[in-house]
Amino acid sequence: MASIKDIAKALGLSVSTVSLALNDKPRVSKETRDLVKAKAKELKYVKSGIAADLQRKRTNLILFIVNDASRSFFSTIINHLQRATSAFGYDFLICTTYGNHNATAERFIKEHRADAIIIYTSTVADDLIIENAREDFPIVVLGREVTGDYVYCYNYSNTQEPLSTTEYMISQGLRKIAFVKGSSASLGTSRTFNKYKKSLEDHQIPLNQNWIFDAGGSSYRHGYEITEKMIPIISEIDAIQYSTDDIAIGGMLCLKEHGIHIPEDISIAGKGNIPESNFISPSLTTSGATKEAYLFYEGLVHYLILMIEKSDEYAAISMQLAHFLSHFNSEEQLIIRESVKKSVF
Amino acid sequence: MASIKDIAKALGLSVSTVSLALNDKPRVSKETRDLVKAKAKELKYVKSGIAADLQRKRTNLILFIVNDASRSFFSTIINHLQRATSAFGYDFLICTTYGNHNATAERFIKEHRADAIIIYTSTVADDLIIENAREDFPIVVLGREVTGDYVYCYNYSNTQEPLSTTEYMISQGLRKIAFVKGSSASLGTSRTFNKYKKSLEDHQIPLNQNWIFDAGGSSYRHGYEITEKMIPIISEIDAIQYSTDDIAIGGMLCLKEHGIHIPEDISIAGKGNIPESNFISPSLTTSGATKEAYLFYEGLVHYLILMIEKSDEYAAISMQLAHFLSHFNSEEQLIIRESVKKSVF
DNA sequence: TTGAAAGCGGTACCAC
DNA sequence: GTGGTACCGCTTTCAA
Repeated sequence: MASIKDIAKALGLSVSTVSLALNDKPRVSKETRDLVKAKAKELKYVKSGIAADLQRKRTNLILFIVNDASRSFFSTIINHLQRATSAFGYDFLICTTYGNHNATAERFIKEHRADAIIIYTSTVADDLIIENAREDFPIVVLGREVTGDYVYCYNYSNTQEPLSTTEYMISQGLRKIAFVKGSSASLGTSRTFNKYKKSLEDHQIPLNQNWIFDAGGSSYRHGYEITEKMIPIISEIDAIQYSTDDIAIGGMLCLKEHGIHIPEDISIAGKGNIPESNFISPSLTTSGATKEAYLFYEGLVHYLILMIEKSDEYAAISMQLAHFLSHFNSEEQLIIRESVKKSVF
Repeated sequence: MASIKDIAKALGLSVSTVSLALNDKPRVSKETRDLVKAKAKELKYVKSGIAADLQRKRTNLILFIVNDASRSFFSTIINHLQRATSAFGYDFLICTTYGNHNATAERFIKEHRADAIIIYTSTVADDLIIENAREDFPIVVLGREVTGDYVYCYNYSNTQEPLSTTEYMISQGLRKIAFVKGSSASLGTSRTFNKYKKSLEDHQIPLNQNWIFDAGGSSYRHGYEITEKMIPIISEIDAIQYSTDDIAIGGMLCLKEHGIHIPEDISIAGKGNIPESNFISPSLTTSGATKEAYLFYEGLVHYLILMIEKSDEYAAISMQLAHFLSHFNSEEQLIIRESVKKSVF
């Protein structure tokens, strides 16, 4: 493999000149620059990004770790993050831990193979995060609570939701409402669960522990499987509040396969308003963000990059950014569709 | 940041000993190893993966470049690739080019920031691929045709499909069948299109150019948007053959929103058998692979790694592997569901 | 405008 | 079993 040394040697130049020329630094004359580039092409030179990284002590990379990149929920976030990182000239890569494959995630965290890491999965252990976060290696954790130096944890709350899906179901005369938790470690699940409990409480409906289920995960499959287990008690209940749309959709498929009609036999509500919730039939009553969440992700990436680069701007606006991020609120909206039986009154 | 030099100095050892100890090489005594590790922890030492990469001239990384990781089609492939790379002790990362963000993909290709690259998108230019593939930097291209040294291009053909979805629709008495192309650069689209044309031909049905549409992409949205444009001519036709399930599902939503009933008013067929095709209502008639495609992806990763490592095994079995890969055939099966109107005869 | 040289933080060879 | 040291390929300061 040809290196800048080879180019330098072939041209009787020094490596520094070659380096400067290749990087279009103004200090080399146009002639030598052209000469160098021609030789580089001739020798099939390829730059070693790694060597450059080592010297510059910067990878230019922000890594996003997630369990399953195919979930619509994450694909939106990925788009936002990518747009933002790319706007700042940084690289953006995704690391998936689906199926317990966390070796890569671990190695990238342990060996500082990125400038910053954003984690949105519970599959990466708290310890690993806390022990590896540094001033020059900030780790952002979303969707769960992790406390440590240089770990930045944001879980913007959805306090502005006017009416929860559970409340809506109650308003439609449904009272025996089961709850299905997704990944139990996730904050999203516990939030929806809290709202569920609060809605019951507000309407003096006692909580029935036998109607609380745990899907153990957030994919269609998890929803399908837990719902299968619920079949024996389906006739006892009026409705199911799933903690996310994904598991709700899996659950609906299961119910359909068992000849149970939605919403005639049972009402279903989800949470998140993922695109699929509108595609399926019956379409899913759910709730979701209205305010553009991209503002949050843009701010987050901006904050990280200012931090990494220790820029002057950082000192100036980091406080505001930090405040913006921790107080970010996504207004949520109830989205009434077909999966909840409408009251006849 | 503490480095091995700092540990060596603090302990009065040499860097080589420290390095060996940290990597659990047998040549250091257990005592010094423990000593070194304790000191490492004390100094909050973190290994620089990049420095190690530079010296070892290997990144241990296989990068998968795709436009949109959220498409079910790719998520299956991603799972297969990840399982395989992880089994070989390699890291696996995903680079997304969605929304024309190909800076990262370019940099990783140009600067050899991985040991091998697998590309399944048309958003990366042929030239870039051809110019950068090397013996020690193989590039695999899927889903399209690129020829060059050290670029390995596989597009396993689905020759064994017994009956195309288009043919099935014809068999149900439908004759006025429109076709919607997805990403027009993709081989998948052109294959489905060829089958569509052949099926019409076989049944002496003339091809109507006004019924051929191009969605310009492969997402739900693309399917939705092109179908919206087709609304004025919907009454002229019996059926729509979409080139992929994704756009078919987007199209179905659009039709539903316009009060057009499936399959009463129009029949729909897709291609690919993605999980969602079974969830939606009416469920989508499509065709998909039956033979386990993971065999292909496992073989592919194995091949790449043998190549990268220039192992002896490589010489021995590379021919067979290459043959296996280029002759891999995924048997396809017609999956009849609800979206095509059944013949009353 | 160009060159010399000092590293970045490891690995691995060779000597002891 | 441990130490000395030459790199890996690039960036960057300093000197010419």
